[in-house]
Amino acid sequence: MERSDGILIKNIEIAKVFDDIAKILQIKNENRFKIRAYERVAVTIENFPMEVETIYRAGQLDEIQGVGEAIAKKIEELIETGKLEYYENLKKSIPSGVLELLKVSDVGPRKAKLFYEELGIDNVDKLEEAAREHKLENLPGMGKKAEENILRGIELYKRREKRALLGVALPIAEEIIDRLKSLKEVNQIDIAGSLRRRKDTIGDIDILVTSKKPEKIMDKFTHLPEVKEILAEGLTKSAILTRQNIHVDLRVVEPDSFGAALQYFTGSKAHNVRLREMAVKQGLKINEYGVFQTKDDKKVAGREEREIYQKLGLPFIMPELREDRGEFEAARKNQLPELATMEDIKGDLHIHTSDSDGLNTLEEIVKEARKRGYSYIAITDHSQSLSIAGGLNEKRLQEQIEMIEKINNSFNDLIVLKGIEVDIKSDGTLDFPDSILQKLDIVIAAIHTGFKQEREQLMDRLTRAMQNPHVNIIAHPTGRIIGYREPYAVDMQEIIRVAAKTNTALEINASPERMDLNDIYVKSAKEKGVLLSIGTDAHQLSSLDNMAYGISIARRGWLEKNHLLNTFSLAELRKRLKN
DNA sequence: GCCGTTTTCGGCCCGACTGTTTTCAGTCG
Repeated sequence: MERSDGILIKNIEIAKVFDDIAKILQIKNENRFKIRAYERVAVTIENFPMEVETIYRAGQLDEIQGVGEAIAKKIEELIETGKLEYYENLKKSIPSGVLELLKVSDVGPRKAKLFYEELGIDNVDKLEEAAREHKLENLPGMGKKAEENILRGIELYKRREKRALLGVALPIAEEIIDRLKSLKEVNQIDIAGSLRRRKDTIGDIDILVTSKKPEKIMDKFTHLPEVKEILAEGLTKSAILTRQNIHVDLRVVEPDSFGAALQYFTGSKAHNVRLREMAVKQGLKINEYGVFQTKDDKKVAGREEREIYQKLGLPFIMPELREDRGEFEAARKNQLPELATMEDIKGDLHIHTSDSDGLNTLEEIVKEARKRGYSYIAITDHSQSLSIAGGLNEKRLQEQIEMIEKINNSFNDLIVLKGIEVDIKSDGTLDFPDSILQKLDIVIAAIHTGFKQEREQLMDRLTRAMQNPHVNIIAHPTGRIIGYREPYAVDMQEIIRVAAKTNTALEINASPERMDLNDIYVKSAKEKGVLLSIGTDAHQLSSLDNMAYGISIARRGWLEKNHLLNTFSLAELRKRLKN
């Protein structure tokens, strides 16, 4: 049966099948390289910018990295029948609850197998019961300590919070770093991990320090006001849980290895594996202490992160690019992008005022924008049909336009652009006629209702909006709210094609819970020649700060300055906007 | 199971820590 979005099977579902296969094969103690092949292809497919099903229909499965003959056949079977016999058979031998056991820290494939085969444990609850009744400690390879650790692992598993938003984790990390920096014993300090790569969600915060007096650092760290619980305290590594239930690791490393450690702990895992494979081919070995010559184990780099790449003949690769999404190929050809920065941003193109559902007045926003040194901002309140958000009707919009013109006459360091976030209504029409839209400098169109519609209908609404000669930008194009709402069932590659054809920009909505478009689609859009526009969608002054998160997505999507609408001068911006 | 500036066959990233072991397996990042 065809699904509402027209795609029979989504990438994430295919990825899950291969990931499960890898886990089951692990438990069955299969060849570890075979397991890695499945793991790798699962990650690739989960991050793939196009629907794998579309690739399959085009007969180009073999162009996906890590898909060979066997996996291609399995993808075909999944798409054509909705099932995979190989997978179904594997699942019969290992119940899915046993896979769940792997999520408990200190339980890996060998122990999961042991518990299942010896005690029939096939879910986490049974594991907890068995541990409490001390049934685990007498199993081969187990003991009292191991049993205690598993109980602790179950406890952590049960209250594990979802991944934290970048917008939540980054301020906490910066606060902690500021506090630690106040210690004179701290020499170098930096964020590592997915937070340094600026992923839109973060599993835990990793911080690296060099110091001659680690005990001082660790003492301060474990007694920070943010700490709810100390999870581990040692001289090289400590871990805490913050009051927001975010796990923070702090590591102290030698100055001579700081660069190597930073590289290593920044990841991503896929990036590091590729890097190390390349090193081996060049007679080098990379670990978290440095780069070593294989022949005599002589250390040739480690202090500076830049050296690690240098020794492999590569230019420095920015943390945001380290996802094994083509950065090595680009680096070899010296074609890495010169990533956009906050300094390139000339203005914010998506802001709400108290005329609709914002908290601050137009005047307050203008004052704040001037303080930030912006050259322009766009005021884009909601339109009339979004009455719950105080959407503007024609009369109130006209009043706002007049107000903006008055403000623009009162100073000359900032221009306020007259705009609207016009609703794309359920039937696909816009909430204002062209006669009104044409009075505005900038028109953002967005879907706020009917986002559970069928794919075809949603595509029609967005396509028609982009075809309107006055619509400049599509706001939050997929509509996702991280952790709460799935993206609309749209074909983003098709949206990108239409955007290119109609010269419509796509928004990078910088609100931390949206982060929409995401990095993968941003990269696709760039490759198709579509301009992106970072908008904070601010409903209050403090949210103007979210621009930095928008820049994070832009950088993760390989954008340079000239791929972003709001890096242009006002004159250039006006030229780029269709109308 | 995949893949090719060593290879169409023989490789496939690296090290720390822990606990259970008398030399190492399992787990993790």
